Amino acid sequence: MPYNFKDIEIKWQLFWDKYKIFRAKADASKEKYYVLEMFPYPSGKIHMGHVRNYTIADVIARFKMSQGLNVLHPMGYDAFGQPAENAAIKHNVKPSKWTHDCIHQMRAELKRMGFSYDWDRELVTCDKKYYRWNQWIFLKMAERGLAYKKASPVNWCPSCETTLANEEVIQGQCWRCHAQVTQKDLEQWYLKITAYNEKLLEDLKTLAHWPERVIAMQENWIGKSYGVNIHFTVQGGKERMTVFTTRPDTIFGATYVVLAPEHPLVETLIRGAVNEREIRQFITDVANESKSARLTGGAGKGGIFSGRYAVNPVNGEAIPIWFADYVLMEYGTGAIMAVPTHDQRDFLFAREHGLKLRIVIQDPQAPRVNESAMEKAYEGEGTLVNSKQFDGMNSREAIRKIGTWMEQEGLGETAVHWRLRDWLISRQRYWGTPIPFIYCGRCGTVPVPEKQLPVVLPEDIRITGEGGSPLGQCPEFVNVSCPKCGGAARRETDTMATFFDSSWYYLRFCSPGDDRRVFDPKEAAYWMTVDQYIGGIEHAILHLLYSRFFTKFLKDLGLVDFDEPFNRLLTQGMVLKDGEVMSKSKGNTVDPDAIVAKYGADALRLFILFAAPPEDQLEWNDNAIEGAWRFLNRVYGFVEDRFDPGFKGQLNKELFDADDRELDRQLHLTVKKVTDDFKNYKFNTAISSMMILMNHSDKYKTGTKIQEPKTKNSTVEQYKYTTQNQALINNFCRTLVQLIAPIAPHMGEELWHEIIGGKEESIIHVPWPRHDEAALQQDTVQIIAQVNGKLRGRFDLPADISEEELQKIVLADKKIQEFVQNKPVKKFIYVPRKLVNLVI
RNA sequence: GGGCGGCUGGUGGAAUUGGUAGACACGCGUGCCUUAGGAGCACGUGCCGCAAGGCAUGGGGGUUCAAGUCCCUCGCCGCCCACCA
Repeated sequence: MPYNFKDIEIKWQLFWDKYKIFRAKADASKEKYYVLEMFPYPSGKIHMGHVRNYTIADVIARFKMSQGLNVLHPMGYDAFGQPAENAAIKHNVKPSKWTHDCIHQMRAELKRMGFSYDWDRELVTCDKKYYRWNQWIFLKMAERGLAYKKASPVNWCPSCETTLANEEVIQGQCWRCHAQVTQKDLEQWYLKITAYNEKLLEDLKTLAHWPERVIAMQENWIGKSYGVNIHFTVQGGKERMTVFTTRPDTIFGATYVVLAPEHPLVETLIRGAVNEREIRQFITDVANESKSARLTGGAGKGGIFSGRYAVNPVNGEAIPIWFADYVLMEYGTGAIMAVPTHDQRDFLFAREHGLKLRIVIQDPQAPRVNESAMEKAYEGEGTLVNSKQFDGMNSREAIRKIGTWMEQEGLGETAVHWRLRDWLISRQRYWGTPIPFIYCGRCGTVPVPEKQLPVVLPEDIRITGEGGSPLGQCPEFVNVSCPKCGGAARRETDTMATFFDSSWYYLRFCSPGDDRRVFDPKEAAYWMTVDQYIGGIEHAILHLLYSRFFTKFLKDLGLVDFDEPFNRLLTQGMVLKDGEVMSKSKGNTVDPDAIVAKYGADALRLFILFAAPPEDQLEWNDNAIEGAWRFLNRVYGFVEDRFDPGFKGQLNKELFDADDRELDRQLHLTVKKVTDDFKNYKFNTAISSMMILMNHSDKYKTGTKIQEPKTKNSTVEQYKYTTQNQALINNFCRTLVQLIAPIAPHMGEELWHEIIGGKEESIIHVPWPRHDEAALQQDTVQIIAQVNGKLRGRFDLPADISEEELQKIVLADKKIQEFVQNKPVKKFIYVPRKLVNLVI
């Protein structure tokens, strides 16, 4: 009879809740293990991506529990954010109600999956008990100058009507709604993540258990580049402009200078120029151009000559100063020296505008060419030419030598530039943590005193989606008295980007109920760092970079004593259907809850782990889920049919016959394989080895066959076992159930309790089985015989056969002789217990 | 343009790290059982070939007794970043 997953799964979910099986308690005498998955945004229903993420984490958590570790495995909700506001506008409900309804539904679905969470630690970031500590951290950052306000052009999403951090702009588009991002001048709050750029980069090297590509992405994002700041003076003027270059070896080939249209020197340079109006028009045009067009290169190579010249400090040459859209004010110094022969962008620009070229690096692989014959810039290494005293030097050496030479001569100085910008944190949205600052006409920008925290987000508010920040239209919120002078003042109405909330939640999980401090340092000292963090690759930069930054800051505050929050990182692959990522917009989603209703959570968990290794993409397959379900039934049926709870005899391996020994050997092989695979997160092969074990169990038909199956509808042939057979089978069942329990926990508990007979003990606390090395030994082994590397025969031989004997047997074989054809055997290669190769 | 992966049957994927390529599963086929099967069981299933055997891990080359695995080269696909100076 198929196992009744409906009743069984609910039964054990209630059991886990009732006895708080997964409650974690710090205990210095026990080794801890912290497993964490990236907590979800509560959108209501969980999707297959969640199921995959959390199933992987859950198997790890349960496996570690069974290995006797003190496991912390919490769950919470990243509950602030824009979808709640959009829902509020659309359905006219309060964001808090909408969010809590979603959480309610999600929690129920998570529980139906049987995940081993310590629900007592559940946290919700839109709870004031949580976000007051956002505000507290913000104030601490402000105290140290790490949170500050400045006016600057910012990324603006016209559709979301809010500012965006650089990390949230993906190819010129809003990460959430994909609208084209524009630039806007605003006074906004920033977090000085750049104060940690060196540490953020350096410590990546310590993250030995992070995927390489995440490290690479962060490295690129932080973007440290070494170069030289070179000073150019304006001919006939006192002004000096500094350019940054990573290629000082090409300085003699600089034939013009380009400033970004926003460069501060532009105004001085063009005042009184003949074509001043034309230039101003160009600058206005560029300013109106969307940033995305400039960033994606779609804007072409527009530019205009300033009418002025700069002096190249290394040779005194006067070279024209241009303004062009391909130079960005945000990077470097907002000015470049252009070397069209050795930079493709400069090359295109020079060709378009008829500017001079001069080759200064000779490509060693190519003949000398004339500048006019060049078809594209040569950006590789080579030998310096047209570079005075540096002629003949290798460009790699010249990069160093010219840099130091310029420094000595006072022409420039070696410099480091970073791509990483400070983190724009203010959002003109309602559903987020209020920024705890007050503006007073007399005292200026005043922090909300710590004891007045939290600044509570008013929940009774109307959200229309029109007319700017909703909090600004709530006088009870805005109008306050200044904490310093007591006079009338206004609250900051911007809220924090929600990435702030998720940058430290893993610490809060260590002591979620603490209302006196951000987290209990003692608890954090015990549980942190997170031993295994699991989530999607989409957070490779945003969330993971911010979390690393917060950890470093909290260390400087003295609250933690480690530099990095996440020891191991696993980025699980996406779930696809019909070759495409499952998504609502594509309409190719499969609802996990519907699958659970049809096949049970255990079958879903098994399928999702079996179908692909955790980091690979996973193709959903409606048929294969049936296969998972069949396998579970097979295990269930086997234990039901063959385990004898009344049997009390002891296992005595000395009484084993060959069949017994083989089954016992297979069992121990599987224990070894599953244990290794769990350690290495190779769940797919762990499951396949259990399937192989079940295939072997079918062949174990020892004892006397009896007519009646033990259970109705069972098709398993029944055998009456001898004492030894039953002892082996009982042991087999016990071990099998333990091995499968992390993956199919409900069935695991059910069968375990049948085995142990009604005790209120979770299988999770039963020590993980160990394999017996002696049981793995085989009397005979199969040895492969090759002739000239091709497979020509197989021999079942005693495991301890000598090489001479083996050679005799193989050479005597008829089939081998056919292939040898009496030719002399030049070489006899023997790989012990595996193969022989005759080279003739 | 830069970075990181990947390319193995009809499909998802295995392969002890240089040693039987295709484990395990899905699908498909044949048979049994059944009133019935979208249940269960048994057997088969890389390609060519009646067979012996040959050919096969994106293409080509190399190292080796032996290559999916190592080296060279070419091609294709995916993801991330990108007028970053």
